[in-house]
Amino acid sequence: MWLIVTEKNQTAKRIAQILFGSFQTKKKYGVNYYLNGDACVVGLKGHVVEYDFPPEYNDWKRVELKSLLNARIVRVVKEKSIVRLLEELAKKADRVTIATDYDREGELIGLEAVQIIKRVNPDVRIDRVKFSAITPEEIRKAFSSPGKINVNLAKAAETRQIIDLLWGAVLTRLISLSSGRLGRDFLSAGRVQSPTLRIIVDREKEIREFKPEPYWEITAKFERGVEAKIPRRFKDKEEAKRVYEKIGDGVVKSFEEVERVEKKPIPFNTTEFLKEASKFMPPDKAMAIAENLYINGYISYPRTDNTVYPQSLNLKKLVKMFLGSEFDKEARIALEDMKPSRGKKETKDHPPIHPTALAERKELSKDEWIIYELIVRRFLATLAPDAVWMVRKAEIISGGEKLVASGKELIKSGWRAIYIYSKAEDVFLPKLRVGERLKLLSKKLHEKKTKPPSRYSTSSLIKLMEKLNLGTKSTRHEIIRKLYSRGYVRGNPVKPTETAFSVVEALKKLYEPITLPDMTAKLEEDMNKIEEGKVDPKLVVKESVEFLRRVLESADKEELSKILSEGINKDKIVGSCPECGGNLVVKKAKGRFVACSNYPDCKFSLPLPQKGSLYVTAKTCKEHGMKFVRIKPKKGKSWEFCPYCSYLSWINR
DNA sequence: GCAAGGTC
Repeated sequence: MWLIVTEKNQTAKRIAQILFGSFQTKKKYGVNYYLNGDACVVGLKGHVVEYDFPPEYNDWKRVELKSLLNARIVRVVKEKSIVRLLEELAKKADRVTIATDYDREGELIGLEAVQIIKRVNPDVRIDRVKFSAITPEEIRKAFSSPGKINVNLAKAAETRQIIDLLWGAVLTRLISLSSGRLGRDFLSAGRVQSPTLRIIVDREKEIREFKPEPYWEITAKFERGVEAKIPRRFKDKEEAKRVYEKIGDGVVKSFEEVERVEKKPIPFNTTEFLKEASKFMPPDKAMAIAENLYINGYISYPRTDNTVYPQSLNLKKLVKMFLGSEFDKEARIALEDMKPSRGKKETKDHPPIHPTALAERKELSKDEWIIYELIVRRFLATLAPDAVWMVRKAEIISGGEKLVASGKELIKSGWRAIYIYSKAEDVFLPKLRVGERLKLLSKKLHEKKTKPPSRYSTSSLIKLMEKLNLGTKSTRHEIIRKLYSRGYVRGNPVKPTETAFSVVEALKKLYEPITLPDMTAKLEEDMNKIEEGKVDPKLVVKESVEFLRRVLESADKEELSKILSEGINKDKIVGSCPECGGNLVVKKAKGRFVACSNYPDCKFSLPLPQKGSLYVTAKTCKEHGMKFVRIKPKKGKSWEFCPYCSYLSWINR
């Protein structure tokens, strides 16, 4: 039998379609595979095995950290049913073709499959095909000239796994142990999450250190609805006042009217998609929904870096699919032009995210429809005519000062009639004649303050991570979710907790590069060298181990625990004690409760629920100035309350 | 209970 192994089920099915035409769908252990006579295609689920330390290293408290550096690293099967099926099929095979994705991780996923197969069928003939799009031409071409697994490439990916595990596990355990944050509340560190966290913390520091400076602006309203302003900021109030006093009737010095083209948006890659979806929901939720739409055949593969439609994609056919549907009008606008926009990034593995089937509102849930509609509208917009604005600009002289007025009017909506997610508001400015006199109706002196830089949103973070080469299209949203679930950040825009400040500071003390994108850059270099066969993977791992050994040797445990507990304790402060003014903090003794930091001198305390994970929010109760406490039960929705209010209502029952 | 990377 000829066994073909792909990275995922969808690709397995597509390849069966292309190669076999007709085939039987079989299912065993809950895993699909596709059969045609003597040939069979089966899809994996990405990595079906992963690296870990042997079980005797599982006890964080007992295992000496240094011993992790010498530990054997073992492969653990993560997808038991797939591995079982793969073994069964492999036993019957006389030829195996690895058809995983054509990239570094894909090569390793392929090698993992080979190793599983060889255990049960050591002598089977194995080859590897490489394709960068799942189109009939590409697939047939790839299968007509199979090659071999690129072991160096796979080893590079494997080395990344080991290094990430070593650094991650050692630093995670080190900071968790020195802070006493163990079990469910452990603190974590890693090559990608820690630099991301540092970016958030650094921004918060900038905000805290920011000193607002006052400045003044002058605006004026003239007759005929002309609104103008002096195009500069006054730092000196007296000067601003002097200029303000002078402003009177104006004379039009210049007027221009030009058409300006506003280009249609570029096709969706994962990052662009998540940015736009963030108008409705957090990125991890948007990804989960996109994944689901993909599996059900409504949209193309949602994990892609590509922003250029490939030649092979029949765009017209896709647009015509929407004629007569809810998007009929939009499809017709797209058909007027049909010149696809293109972004800067062009890759060959997957096309940009686009709809693949027509869905009706009622077949999808509310959130699914939001995402589907977004993808449809974006797709149609990338093919529609550009929008055109009429832009007007005038300069007006008044009291010897130059004021400017501007207006804009959408004269051809083009893609804007389809992609309705950003506002296109007209700003009124009439046609003016040079030399025309305008009577002043009112004027205003505005006092303003310079603003600190703004916090990152989840989507701007994902964009920045992409720019810094931190994480991948498939993991960035997961990394951000991790920062939330560790209690490092809250809300959107993203605000770090005090614990996050401490963790970053502790990691900087231990080994600053782990808090910078440099670690990833260095790892990339090493992986390239491994791929080229220029360096032994073992040597690269050894280098990390030696580094970690030095980090552990020079780590000052006491200092570390001091730094960490500072932030952790600040996050526990609920408010000030109504009896003595001390800090009220969340404490754990027998159960948990709120108590005064001046205990035993002050015995004020408040009860807390005992179950579910707890944290102190940034929200303050208006009545008592105490912070709300949030409880997240294992099952069900989380809830928030002021501990003082809830106590009072309880005793007054 | 650790990481980050695949995929559902």
